[in-house]
Amino acid sequence: MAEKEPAPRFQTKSAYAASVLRRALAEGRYAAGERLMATQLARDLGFSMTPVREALMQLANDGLLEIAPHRGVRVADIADDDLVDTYVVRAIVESAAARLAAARIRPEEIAQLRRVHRQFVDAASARDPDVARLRELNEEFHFIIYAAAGSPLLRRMIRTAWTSSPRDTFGVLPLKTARDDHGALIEALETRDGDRAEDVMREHIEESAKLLRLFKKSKRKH
Amino acid sequence: MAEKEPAPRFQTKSAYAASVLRRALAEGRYAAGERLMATQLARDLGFSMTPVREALMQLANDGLLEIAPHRGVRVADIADDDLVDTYVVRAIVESAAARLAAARIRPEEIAQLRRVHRQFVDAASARDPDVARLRELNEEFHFIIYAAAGSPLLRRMIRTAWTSSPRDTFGVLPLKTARDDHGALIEALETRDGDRAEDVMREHIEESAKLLRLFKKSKRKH
DNA sequence: AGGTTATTTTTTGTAAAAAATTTAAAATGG
DNA sequence: CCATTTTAAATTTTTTACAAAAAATAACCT
Repeated sequence: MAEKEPAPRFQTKSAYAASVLRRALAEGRYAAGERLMATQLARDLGFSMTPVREALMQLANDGLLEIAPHRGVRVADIADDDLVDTYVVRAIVESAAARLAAARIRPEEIAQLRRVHRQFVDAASARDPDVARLRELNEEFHFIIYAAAGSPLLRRMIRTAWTSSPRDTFGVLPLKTARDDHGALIEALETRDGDRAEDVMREHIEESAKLLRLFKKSKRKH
Repeated sequence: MAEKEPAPRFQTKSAYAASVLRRALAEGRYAAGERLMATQLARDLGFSMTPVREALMQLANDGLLEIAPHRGVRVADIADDDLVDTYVVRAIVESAAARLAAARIRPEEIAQLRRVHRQFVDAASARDPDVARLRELNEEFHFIIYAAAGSPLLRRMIRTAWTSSPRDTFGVLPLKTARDDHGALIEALETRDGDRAEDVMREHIEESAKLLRLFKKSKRKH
């Protein structure tokens, strides 16, 4: 462990601990199925058990950890199959959200979408693209749509899907494709074409899944 | 408060506290937006803060409560609109799960489905039907299908949708309709007819939503 | 070896201190 | 004098440190 992060800007130690753990998981620092001991983590972070415990519960809620009563917490075993599964589910819920959004989206949300899209395009066309920023903009873009769908529950589910994958998979889709898809999405939403919005979103995600599968396969051969 | 429940059969106090709170919410004992004080709840239950706190986190994760850092926890304001929303979302995810299940379900799962269905039919045709048992059987039936869909994430989402409604709404659908729908579902799954399974499931849920809307409307007039 | 009883380790729960927020009261300035 | 800001008090949440309970591990004894 031994994070040297400044540790401020977090409102609670639980939140900070959760963020540290989430990052550690994303970086694959723990093996699948590995047992995490709250007492140990607390010692590493210099906190007492309670905030660490709460952080563990949060991540367990996200499906990143599994916690058995009196028996401790283990890193969830998310196989490659499950990663593909994530995309299957995302295609289902996010395309449905896009369809709903087409019916309900308001002009100011369209404007917001355009603004973020423009920033994305600018950032993507830079000489040395800032991947972290692109990821943020991409997320913002998507969630403007999901908020516009007007279903808090569906939005929450999509958030679950986005956080349920420990490994960061942004960037499998070529920037150009992402850009074009986002443009098509805006157009479909603006013309209130629910069918098209749904289709574009589904293909946008399935394309990512396909590329990810290829990527995984090529890595497995090695 | 002052639950007189024996309190056993729970592995941890957190779990017990969560169960008590969940029931209290289901019974509408707290107003929407009302503030819940952990210290107060702890006193009422005779527990210390930690288990109560953990219970609150669980329910917040289910969307039943909203918790703001350093500012306490409030009962989520789930309006009637949101209840309808629940059904919209359920129709989306559960019909998708039914389609997936049709492609992957195994013979023993079909057999299991038939077994539960038979129990449901028996219980439903009793002189004085046991509603609690029917609810359990209904849930079991549905989740056999969602498990058969082979997507842990989708299954988890559906579980979220089922627990995200504080008020219990089982029973709006006439027993006869439920029975017929379940029969049609088994048939569609057995013949691997994904389209049909999806349609039946969607209509099964949308029918509930429609009746619930009528029910709500009639109650509002009064 | 097999099984039972200690020992140790880890999780869970308690009580109270610390930090933050809200509420109330006092002070300040127009 | 009233409104606004400051200061202080009281709640409430968050964290700590430690005790109790449960499970895992080691030791022991036929």
